[in-house]
Amino acid sequence: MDIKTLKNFITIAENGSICKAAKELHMSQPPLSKQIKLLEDELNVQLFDRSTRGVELTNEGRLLYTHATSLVAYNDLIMRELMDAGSETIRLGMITS
Amino acid sequence: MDIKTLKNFITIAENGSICKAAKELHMSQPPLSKQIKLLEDELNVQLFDRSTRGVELTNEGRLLYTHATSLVAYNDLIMRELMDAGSETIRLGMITS
DNA sequence: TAAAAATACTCCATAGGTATTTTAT
DNA sequence: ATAAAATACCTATGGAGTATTTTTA
Repeated sequence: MDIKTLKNFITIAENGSICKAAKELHMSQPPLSKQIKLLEDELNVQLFDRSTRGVELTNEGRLLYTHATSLVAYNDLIMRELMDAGSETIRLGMITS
Repeated sequence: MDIKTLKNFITIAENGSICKAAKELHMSQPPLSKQIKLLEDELNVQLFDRSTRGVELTNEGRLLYTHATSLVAYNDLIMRELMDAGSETIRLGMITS
């Protein structure tokens, strides 16, 4: 379970469709389907109910969705904070040189 | 920046050594060195000061370490919660069948 | 029958390995 | 001389693509 997979999971949940999510993520549908299936296998949980109309979160899926959005938000916050720290260092380097 | 990389980063920080961390992680030293370098490039931040005695967190490294431990802890919590939910489902399935 | 997901492959990027070199103690 | 990190190179796993099939509304 890595952050990228969770972001993809969130996109699918919010689109109610693997197809639409794939478009939004600029990737093709089959690998995205497979990725979610692997996530379900890893967690031993069914995250979505599938139909030809799309996809719908299960109870476990809703549970993951809630946590996943928090985790991703926290991850992005850390990324931004660290990258800011990085550019500070660079900025400082430019001033002193 | 994915969870596995952060876990490796934490292990290095806590061992003060890429060598020792590699042993603890059951992997070889060079890929681990490279992985951390890539993380530093991605964040545009130097995370460790290197020497032949080992490795030491920089200020930015300490910042990441703090957040990384939280993020990883949260991640593991979610994993456990979801995997528990999964086995509950299975257990339920066994009872009702 | 149309739209979405699943399946079956193919390919390439990269994570991880081994061997070696560099560097500072 | 030794111990740790860096470099160079190789390999193999898996992430992503295309083509196709299945399914149900």
